[in-house]
Amino acid sequence: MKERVIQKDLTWCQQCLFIKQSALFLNEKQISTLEKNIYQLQFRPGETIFKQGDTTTHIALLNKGIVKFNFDDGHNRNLILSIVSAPKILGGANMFYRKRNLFSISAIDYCDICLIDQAILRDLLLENAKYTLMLFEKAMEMFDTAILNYISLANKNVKGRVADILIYLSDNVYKSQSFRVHLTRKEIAEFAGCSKENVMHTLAQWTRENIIHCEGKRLEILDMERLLKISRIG
Amino acid sequence: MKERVIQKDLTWCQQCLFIKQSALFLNEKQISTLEKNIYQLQFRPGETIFKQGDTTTHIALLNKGIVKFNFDDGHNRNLILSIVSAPKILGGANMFYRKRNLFSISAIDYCDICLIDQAILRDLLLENAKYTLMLFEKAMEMFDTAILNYISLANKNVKGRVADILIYLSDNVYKSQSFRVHLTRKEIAEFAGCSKENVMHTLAQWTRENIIHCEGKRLEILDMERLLKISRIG
DNA sequence: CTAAAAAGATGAAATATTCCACCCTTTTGT
DNA sequence: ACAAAAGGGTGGAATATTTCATCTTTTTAG
Repeated sequence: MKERVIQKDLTWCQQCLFIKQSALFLNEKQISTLEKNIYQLQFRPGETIFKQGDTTTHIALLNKGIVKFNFDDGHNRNLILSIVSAPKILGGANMFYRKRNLFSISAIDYCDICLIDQAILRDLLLENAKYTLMLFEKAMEMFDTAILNYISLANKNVKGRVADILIYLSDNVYKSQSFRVHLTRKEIAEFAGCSKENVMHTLAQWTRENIIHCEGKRLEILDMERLLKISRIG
Repeated sequence: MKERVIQKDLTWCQQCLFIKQSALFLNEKQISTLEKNIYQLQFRPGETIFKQGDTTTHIALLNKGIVKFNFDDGHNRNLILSIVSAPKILGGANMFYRKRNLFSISAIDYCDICLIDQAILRDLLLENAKYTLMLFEKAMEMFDTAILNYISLANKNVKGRVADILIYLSDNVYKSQSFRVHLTRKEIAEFAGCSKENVMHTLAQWTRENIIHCEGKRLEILDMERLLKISRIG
């Protein structure tokens, strides 16, 4: 594990979406408590933010970068549950009651993250029900994405699932039809729940058919209509 | 849709787990508000409790019975996300902010259900942060099950998935190794994310191998060890 | 009660997917 | 700079899964 760079000043935090949103609900003293108990860290691609099986004492706020949620079944097989980009609250499920992490969260791009002590946040939540509801909503947003992922996985064939992933990355992560994928082919396969060869055959076929242009990490969606159709019939 | 039987008395509610748990957090006036705004309904197998796409104004408390969460993709394909038995809070994701239901919830056995108006509950939540946290935890319990389902679906073959479903039904729904399945073979397939024929071949094979005894709706797990092994290597 | 519809069941052909063997290129560690 | 490891890429054999055709039994609706 490479060394983490710890920032001492609060520059990020004053721009941090979480603090800004919190400011709408909390008083000055509460905001000050929050700011005093916030740690700032940077992660490099590949570094683990939360580790599967650990008990976490902090909530993480992803202010910049891209992370993957992945589950390791203990024997060779690895599974990517989700890919999300900033700004997001990570560890929402652990927000209120402490328990072992069901999966790991690791950086796949350079990430700026603020960590808040769970116990401190819990105290603030107990003082302010409106604030709790707001955070609950944020945490629940992830739930919908998870369900839609599940649906894609459960009732589509591999081509439909890979199409869904490309569309998801384009719409939600990179917000462009042309991007440099931070995932390896193996990771795309772990996200799609299929073999790496199947992903490559699929990408190669779509490149031949001019649906995408794909060369190494560089990926461009040329024909979104057809990709959407593949997703629909998949 | 068959007619719902509406109960006028509060007999169930006074035994209702939800009210009992709420009583630990709320004062007499608040409990009284809750009791005044609670509806009691019975559902028969096949009846829809929440419909996909509807905007729901109520939270449902499943006090007795078994329900399925299912998603209809609009064209022939149907998918079961989960099967749960009482006692459970249904519609937890809708608890705090109103939006369209992502999936339907329907009874697969006779169900006793209490409905609480979302707006009333929201007011109570705003008065009591501790109560909100308790309900949040309850709602989040479902999240873990959903993730474990997802993992099973994503990195196991059909036999592993069907084994997981039998183990899940045995451990969490029927709490016995011998039970009358409320799901049709088609529904088991929709839960496992595979074809109905595949489920039947699998069950037939396991019956030949004395892993299970399966005759129509009656199902008995004879060799849990082997089923667990199939789940592991799946 | 009876006909129709749905569910349970099975085998074989068609298709989708993985696994394996191989090669080349890029990245990583020393 | 160099060797080793990881990633990208491809084709074919082996395997898993679905689709289809067919039949029997059970449930449902009139």
